[in-house]
Amino acid sequence: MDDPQAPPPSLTALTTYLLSRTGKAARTRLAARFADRRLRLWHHAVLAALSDFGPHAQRELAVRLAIDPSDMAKILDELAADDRVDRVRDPADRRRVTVTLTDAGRVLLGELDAEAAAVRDEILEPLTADEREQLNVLLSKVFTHLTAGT
Amino acid sequence: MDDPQAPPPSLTALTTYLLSRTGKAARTRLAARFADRRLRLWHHAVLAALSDFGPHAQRELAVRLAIDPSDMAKILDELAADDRVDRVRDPADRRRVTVTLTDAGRVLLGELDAEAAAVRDEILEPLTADEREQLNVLLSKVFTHLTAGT
DNA sequence: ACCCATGATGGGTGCTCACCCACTAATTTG
DNA sequence: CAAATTAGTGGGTGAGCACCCATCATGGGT
Repeated sequence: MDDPQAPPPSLTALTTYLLSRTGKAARTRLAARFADRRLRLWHHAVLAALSDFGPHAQRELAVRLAIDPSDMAKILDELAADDRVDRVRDPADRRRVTVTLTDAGRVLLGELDAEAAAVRDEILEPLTADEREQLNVLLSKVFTHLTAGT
Repeated sequence: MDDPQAPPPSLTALTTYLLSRTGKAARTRLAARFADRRLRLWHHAVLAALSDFGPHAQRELAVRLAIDPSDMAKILDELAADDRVDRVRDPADRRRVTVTLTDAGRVLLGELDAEAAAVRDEILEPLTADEREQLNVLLSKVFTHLTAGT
């Protein structure tokens, strides 16, 4: 039982570490799947935001997702290159660009959601359905508290 | 109620995303605190491993923490520079280096543990004591399943 | 003694990520 | 109408991370 691979128990006792490590595993696995499609996690987030909230001014998308406006521009470049989103100048304020989800974007979003669900099933495999639900509830509380800010 | 900062609900419904985001928050906050001491997360992990398992051959430390041996050498350089660890050649096998935690190292470990606990309290603030315990149990299951490998 | 394997180390690479600044075009303010 | 502000864009930077290889000293096997 002298497992040379065992992590230090004093670390795994810290929820901070468990969160960090399991979160990283989730992130890494999902990112790997997305990378097969030459996409990153932000692409998914952007598509999801457009689907949930409808067309957005580009700037507001960046604010909502807490991402740098210049990075947002790059992500939209990539999505637009595959016709996943439309970018049109707002005629009322020609500085602004309104971003809209295309049908192809909706299809892609569905596929990415499925990937995320698959990763969830991988990672949460040792948990029962009840436990998965518990975990989701607990993490939701934590997450909304985080985004609400201190 | 039109919170322009609200994240897409279709994402927060995915446990994968909650894990990833909360884990990242935990990691980032802890890393920021460590950075104030010019340390990174690995330094904590190394100190914890030495405390939990006692003196280690350097190579075995690397295996245990699943880190590249050459990176381990650099981390130990930094810890040794502040006398947090002792590195002595094993007289029986003079290729090996035995790494030992010093008293100063133990002190530092205590401080880093306290930082981790503080971050935990920040992040888990919205949860009751019972819920925190639940979360820890659930994450432990997930984590051991992850490290055990499929 | 010789050859090969092993432990430690230094150096370097490629990637992601989160920033930050400069610039242009368009709009609002005074 | 001039000046300040805002939206989007392109470019670059620095940190962290996970690698990988070459080298050197040592030890073990035959």
